[in-house]
Amino acid sequence: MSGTVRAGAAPTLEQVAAVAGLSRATVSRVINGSPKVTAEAVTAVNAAVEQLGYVPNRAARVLASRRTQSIALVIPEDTARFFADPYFASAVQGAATHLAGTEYTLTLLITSELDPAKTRRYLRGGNVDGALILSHHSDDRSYVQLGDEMPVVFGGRPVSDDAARAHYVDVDNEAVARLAVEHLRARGRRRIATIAGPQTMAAGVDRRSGWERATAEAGVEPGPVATGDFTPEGGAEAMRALLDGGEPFDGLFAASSQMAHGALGVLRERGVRVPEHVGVVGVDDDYFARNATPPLTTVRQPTAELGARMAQLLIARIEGVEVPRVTLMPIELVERDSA
Amino acid sequence: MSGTVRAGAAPTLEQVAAVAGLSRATVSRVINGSPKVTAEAVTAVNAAVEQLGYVPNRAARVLASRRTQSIALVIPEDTARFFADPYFASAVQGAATHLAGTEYTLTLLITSELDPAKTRRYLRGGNVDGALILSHHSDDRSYVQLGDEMPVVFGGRPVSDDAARAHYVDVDNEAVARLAVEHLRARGRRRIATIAGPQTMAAGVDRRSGWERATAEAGVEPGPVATGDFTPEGGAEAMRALLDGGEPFDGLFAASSQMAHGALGVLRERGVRVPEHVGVVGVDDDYFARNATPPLTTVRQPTAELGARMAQLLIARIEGVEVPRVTLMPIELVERDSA
DNA sequence: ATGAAAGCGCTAACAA
DNA sequence: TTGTTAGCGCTTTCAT
Repeated sequence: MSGTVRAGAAPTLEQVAAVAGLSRATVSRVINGSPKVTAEAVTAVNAAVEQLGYVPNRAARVLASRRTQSIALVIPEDTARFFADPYFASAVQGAATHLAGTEYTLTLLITSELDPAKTRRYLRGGNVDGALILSHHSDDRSYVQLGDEMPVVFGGRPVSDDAARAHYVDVDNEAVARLAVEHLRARGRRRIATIAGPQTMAAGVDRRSGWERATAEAGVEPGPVATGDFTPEGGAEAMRALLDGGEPFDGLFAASSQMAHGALGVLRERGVRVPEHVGVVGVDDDYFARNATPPLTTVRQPTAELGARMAQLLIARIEGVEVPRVTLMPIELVERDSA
Repeated sequence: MSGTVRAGAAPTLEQVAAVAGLSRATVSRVINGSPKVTAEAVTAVNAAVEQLGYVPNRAARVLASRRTQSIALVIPEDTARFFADPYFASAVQGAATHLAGTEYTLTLLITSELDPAKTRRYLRGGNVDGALILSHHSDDRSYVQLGDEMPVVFGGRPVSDDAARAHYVDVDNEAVARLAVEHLRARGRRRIATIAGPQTMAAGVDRRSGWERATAEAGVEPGPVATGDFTPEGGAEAMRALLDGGEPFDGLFAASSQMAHGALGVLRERGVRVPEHVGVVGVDDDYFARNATPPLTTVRQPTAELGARMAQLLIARIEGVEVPRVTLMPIELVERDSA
């Protein structure tokens, strides 16, 4: 069956039309699954396509139809940390996998701090039908605004003050904290400290306020607070600050399992036993949670599903379907040995 | 300065030309940085571009120039494992970061096992100028062949038998094993076992053969062999097999730090002390190595740089520059406490 | 249901 | 150096 395809010369619609004995218009209709074609036409076109090894030229299609069939995944500059974080890796994975089952293509866009306009220029240049934004930072304002020009879906609630009109997928981060605090409370902890996440991110802010509210409601004392950056190292440092601060506590809510992991290391060094002396609950059921010593009791959020849902919602919006502005994914407590 | 830009109507080259008082051709030249334009023309065009907020339409450009300015990053189906592996995450990061500094765009392509032809169709459909292949599996033959049609650069030596013509970036994996074995030898180990990687991947095969050769050359006895799949769980299982096999050994070369991490857990459970009873050396200086107990002595390979180099070489090839078919990155031993 | 024809926005000869 | 003129390969009215 080779020899019919001339190497180097991609067959065009026109050639398919010639072989099928039809016009380009009809061939185009068949290829795009239009209902207004006869069965014979479909058969003839498919045969010709097969014979020639025809593949539509995407650029031509985009140019003519004004739809790009591709969506951007915008990720923060600090890619090293980004990919090291199982939350993001998993969300990307979910989105990519979902998209693999569609006609859409994923373009990875790293926001460049050297040329911050570059990303927006690309986005606004009609290169993509929509964008998925996975945000680390608090400077998501320009992306929220981007949402006025094209469909955009955020992973994690954006924090800029005009975020009230943004579409996003997230979990209820206050509920996450509450689940953790209630578990510690049920285990008899009376004074619950927290290692909070960056207060420039919704997850950081909401988990902290959730902890505050939940301790108040449960009638337990809020213990000391330290803030980390969601990394193991940041968690370790925060743990030292907590210990050195001298305020007592018998429970700890760490806003990420990475931070919990780092914190557990410090606790071990200092001879504080977990869960005997301090009960620890983290967030995210990832590698860090499973392989902590002791294995971490944690609040699980479905990160891959969250990524997939982002993609699904974005496509719906691109195709003109109305979707809820806010989508919250379910959470659950995974009990292990740390609390 | 707003009001000059009509929302929804992307300005075209033609409009820029009108405002600048020049032809489309000249405007095109200015925009593409042609040297054959007067300074006045450049000034006029830039002003018009600024005023209109003009952004070139990529599809039109691709269609007319037959260059897509985008490259594909092909990653294996099993994205969950892929992104969980710091090696891949880091290589992707390196490539993406390098590309962010160029005019090229990265399109993420998940190979679908439901429709394996889909990926090739996309690749061959003139959608990208070249491809970066990060391979898990041994079935890289079709991608090696793809290299006959467009520039392709592999991350990690491909293993299919026609791989001899493929361009790739890797480390010398035999040397990796040798470095590990020599270190163990220098530390007085006399019988060195190995947890090998999958024998369907070059890294698995070469690190195993390197271990064989190095033990022979060093005059130490090769200890027992077990094979894992590069994951912590696989490493743990292999470790059990090694221990249960009953053959003695006082040194262990694990072909990845993930496997070493899992193995160390089993050793601890079984009361085998590291490094007192067994010295352990792994590969990859990642989170798993740094946070193992005890911290892992390991052979470092520069994964992010490897990814960046892949991108750099691919672009060179796309632009017609000859580059070496094989690029080997440097390795080094990072000494910690496990050996 | 099908075809003819007119672009989509840009680049690239070729002339001037 | 600049402009003119053809397309790039496809979709999409509008007729038929």
